[in-house]
Amino acid sequence: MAAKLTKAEQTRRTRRAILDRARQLFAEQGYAATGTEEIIRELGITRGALYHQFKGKQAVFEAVVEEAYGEITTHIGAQIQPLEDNWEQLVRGCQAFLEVAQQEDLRRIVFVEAPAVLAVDKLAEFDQSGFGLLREGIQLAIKKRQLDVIDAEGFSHLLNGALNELAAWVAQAPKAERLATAQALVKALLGQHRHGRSGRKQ
Amino acid sequence: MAAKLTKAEQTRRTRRAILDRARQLFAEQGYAATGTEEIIRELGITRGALYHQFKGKQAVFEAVVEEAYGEITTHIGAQIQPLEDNWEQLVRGCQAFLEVAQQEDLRRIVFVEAPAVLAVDKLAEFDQSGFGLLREGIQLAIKKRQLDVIDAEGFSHLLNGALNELAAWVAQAPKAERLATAQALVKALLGQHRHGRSGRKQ
DNA sequence: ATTGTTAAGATACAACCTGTCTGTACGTTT
DNA sequence: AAACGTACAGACAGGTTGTATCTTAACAAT
Repeated sequence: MAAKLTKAEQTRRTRRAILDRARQLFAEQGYAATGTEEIIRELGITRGALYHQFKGKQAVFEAVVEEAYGEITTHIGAQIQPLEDNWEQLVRGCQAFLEVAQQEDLRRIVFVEAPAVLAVDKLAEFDQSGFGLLREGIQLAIKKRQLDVIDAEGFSHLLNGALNELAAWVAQAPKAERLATAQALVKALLGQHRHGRSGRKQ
Repeated sequence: MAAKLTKAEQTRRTRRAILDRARQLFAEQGYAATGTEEIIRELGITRGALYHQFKGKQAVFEAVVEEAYGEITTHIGAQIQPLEDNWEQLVRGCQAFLEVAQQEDLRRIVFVEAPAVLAVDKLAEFDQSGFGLLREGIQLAIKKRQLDVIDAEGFSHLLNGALNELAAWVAQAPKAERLATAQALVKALLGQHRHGRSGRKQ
């Protein structure tokens, strides 16, 4: 069994197995509490294979983080893609983030572990995909005179931080109730800042 | 030299020296990259002393975090204490947080390292002092019909997250300009949610 | 098919770090 | 002053990361 594997395929399987298991353990126990030995245990390989495929433990983590970021942006992208109105895209994008961030492992790895483990520049590199999307949405809304805020960059960070914290709050007690509340709060936040808004309910 | 020290004084000095140095190193390099050996080096003591005064490396970190939290709440408390109007206290409290969070070491230890190192319940224990203050301010404002939000708890988290992220953003390029912008953004955020508000400038 | 080459992975090892254990000296108590 | 407890030093054990060396199997070229 398992004979006649092409080299490329062999590498693919090994990397996938390591990434899957590492992601699970990093999410459950955190980066520091997870040993490289523990990652490969029950995978039928040794640490030698891990160190052949990755530069080290941190490289494994970086690859996991990259995939996690990818899943987040993919989910959001799929949700806003069918929408035509950019304002709807902004609101829906934020709400979609709150949904996808309900995955415990994603949240822990990306928003708890990654900031502490990765260097700032490495983190910023990944964050371009997620935060960048939000910033562009806001800048466009400002340009189209839909949004009225003092500072585009600052407001992007404000909203980004609010979303992260709300996601963690919702996940604390995973009821559909809280998710709906958080989504409504974000919608209200954006609505309150609409240019010519008059009432609190938009 | 250094003769005739009471035991209590000896303990006090040792703990203080360890906490000061540990705080510096944790802030500069992070928790994981800082060894217990490195902490005591140049303090004139050995790791034995550290392990006598603290249960372990993590206990040192927890003590550092506790002090850091204390400084934050102390600063905020001092800023809002003279104010009489609770709404002013809320706004000023948020702005005061943005000011005190400009201290790089405070921010890194409390908002980057602590969430990854400490267990959730331990972190929540500390956060009661900081986040609790914010929550109470918001609840009071709601009760007094000054604030109009869908959910008190949720809005508290929204604002808390926004503040944390804004603090990090301001610190990225430490100009007084950004600080003022961030403070104005938070003031606007709260203002937009005022009950009977009419315009964007309050 | 054979042979040389390259890459995947195994095994062993060195450096490091945390935490514990035992011993010692000094402050404290009676 | 004697007994006791506390602050600290020094040595040691266990575990973890990363590296270096060796083996095996896939791939390329003839």
